[in-house]
Amino acid sequence: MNETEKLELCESECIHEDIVCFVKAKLQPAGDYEELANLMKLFGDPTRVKLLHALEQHEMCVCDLAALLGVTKSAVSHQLKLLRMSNLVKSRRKGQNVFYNLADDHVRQIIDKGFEHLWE
Amino acid sequence: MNETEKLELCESECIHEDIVCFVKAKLQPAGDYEELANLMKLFGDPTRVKLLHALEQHEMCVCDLAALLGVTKSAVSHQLKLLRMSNLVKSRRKGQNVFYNLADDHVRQIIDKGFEHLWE
DNA sequence: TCAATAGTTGAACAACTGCTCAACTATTGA
DNA sequence: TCAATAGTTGAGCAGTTGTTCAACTATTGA
Repeated sequence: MNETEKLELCESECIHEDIVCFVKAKLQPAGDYEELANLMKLFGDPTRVKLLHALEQHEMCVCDLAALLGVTKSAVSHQLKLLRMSNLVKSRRKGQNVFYNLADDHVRQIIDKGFEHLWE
Repeated sequence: MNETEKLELCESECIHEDIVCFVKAKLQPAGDYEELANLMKLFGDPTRVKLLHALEQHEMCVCDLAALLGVTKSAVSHQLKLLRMSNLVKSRRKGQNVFYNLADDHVRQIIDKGFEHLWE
């Protein structure tokens, strides 16, 4: 890559153009960061992250989760809907109850890494 | 644990008291989820998570980051302050520039797990 | 069939958040 | 010493978010 091409890729005001170009080439498309932020946002609320950590221990219905967290069923249901839409939990109905589970192991891993950062 | 003790630990409206008690015993103190949520919230904004992923590639000054992300230096500086206060990045001044780095490897790991969830 | 309970949903409101703007400090080179 | 540039900061505003409330659907047991 020659100097002209580098300049085209970089903004006008950057100080260290070579480094900015190097990093720019390694970044993901902008949409990926939007998606990643939307995913991580789901872990960024105490009620939701507690819901997820609880479901890490055992599947539960909405009533159980509401009792465990000390919030209304409505609040739990609203949050579970968000988590379901983002593929973090899955649900199955059994009679009057709807049981919720973690959708995959990434949830556990992300929470673990988060706690590691806080504790170490 | 006898039935009376179980009942004391569980809320009144829960359906499956044994499971709720089992899970309640495994949860962290409430404050831990507050802290975890506050940490994860930092990954929950496109500008910040892009900042972090950029710093994963190479240390950079505020000007470079602003140019790379296409936002003002002020906006970058505000976000970097939050990241610094939560120990996700560290800074060092060299002349007129302040260079930012990731503070530890947890940042990288959390971002990686997030992308894994989206891509797999 | 109907009452009771589980769960979902949309609107509304208060609290929070990220950016902008303007003013400020810090450092350097002339 | 001073102008230029890097970076920080606080206030203010618009957009977002989490909860509550009330109304709704779904399932079951009598």
